[in-house]
Amino acid sequence: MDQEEARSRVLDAAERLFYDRGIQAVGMDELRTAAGVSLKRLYQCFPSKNELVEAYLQRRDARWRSELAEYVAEHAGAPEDRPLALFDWLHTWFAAPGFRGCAFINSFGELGPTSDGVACVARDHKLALHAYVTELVQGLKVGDPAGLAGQLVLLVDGAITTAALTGDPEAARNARTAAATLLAAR
Amino acid sequence: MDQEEARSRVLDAAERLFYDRGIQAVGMDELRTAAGVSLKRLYQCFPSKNELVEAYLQRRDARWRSELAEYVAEHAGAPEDRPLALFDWLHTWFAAPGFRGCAFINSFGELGPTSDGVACVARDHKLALHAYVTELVQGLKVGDPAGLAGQLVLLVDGAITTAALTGDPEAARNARTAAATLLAAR
DNA sequence: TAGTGTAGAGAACGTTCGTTCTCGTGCCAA
DNA sequence: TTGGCACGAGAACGAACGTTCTCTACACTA
Repeated sequence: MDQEEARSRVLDAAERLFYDRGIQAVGMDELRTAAGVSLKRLYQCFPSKNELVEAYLQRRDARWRSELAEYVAEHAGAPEDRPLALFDWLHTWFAAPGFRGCAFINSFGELGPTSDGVACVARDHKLALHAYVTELVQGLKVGDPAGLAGQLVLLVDGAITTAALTGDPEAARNARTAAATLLAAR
Repeated sequence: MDQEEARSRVLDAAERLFYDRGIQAVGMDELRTAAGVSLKRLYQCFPSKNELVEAYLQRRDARWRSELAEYVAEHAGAPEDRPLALFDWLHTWFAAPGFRGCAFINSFGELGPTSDGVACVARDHKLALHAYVTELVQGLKVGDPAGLAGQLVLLVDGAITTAALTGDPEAARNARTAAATLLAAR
């Protein structure tokens, strides 16, 4: 087995297990079994659990945002529909099996005070999301794109945590309605 | 020392330590030292760490909501100011030293998949918040109070997580502005 | 005063976990 | 063929943690 393939198998297993059950609830041994690599190999790819955790979060960040952007690009026709398409995507995500909230908020709650790396990745993820939404809003002629984007991101984060806690995907619909109101009042 | 006082000293220490550093990062031994009670006493009050965690969350829920309600009752004159006062309170909370986000979201991220009790307390906290905001909104004549309250709660949760991740209390101001827009458009 | 129960301090126990070490096996170059 | 090398499997190690046990001191009662 290639080193590169081992690495991606470990990251796949990490993403599945860490996201499902929390980071501290998953041991390196279980991870090794799930990934189907040897412990030696695992530590060759990631010299410590901390580095694996950060790599997991970074890869998830990239994939999450690219999936979101892809959906919005595909499903939104007019520029003014694009921010709302974001909330449609949220709904499909919330309703997907295994949804358990935002990996970054969860990790931050679990390890934020202990690990600067985790706190940093989580913060960067939210900043990148804000930048993306600002981009979406910039097309519409609005006085303060970053401000409006900030408000929309609040709705996004609120919807994610509400859906995670209650298990009800309808939080996305609620957020979409609120977002439409904010956009109409701009 | 009274049993009742031991209990409250343990809960005080638990609230401080669990909230600051996460639940799994704090051991029973450190808790005992911080509370100034013996290990035997600690286990007399709370037969297991799980029960202590749930008691901590329940007490924090009660206090958090009563402090919020007290602030709103004091600082809001007209009924239509009351939902906005909520966001003013958030700002003072975010700016307070030691703010580290929502204890329930954090605990849910850390222990939600493992402990049904924690997941339940977190869910109940959010439901109670929603009920309270619905009450606030009910005074204004609006078609769907629960729906509008749901949207406002999204802003609340979004603001809390954003403030926690970025460390910037301004998220409360942003949320307040958005809330005002939603209220004006009702 | 002798006896009894209770509490505090902390040692001890069993488990889990991150990380490292050992051993046996197969592969490749000289 | 042979010597070394890399790898997989899993044992081993040291630390941390939740929980229980032991020992000592002291208060209270008959």
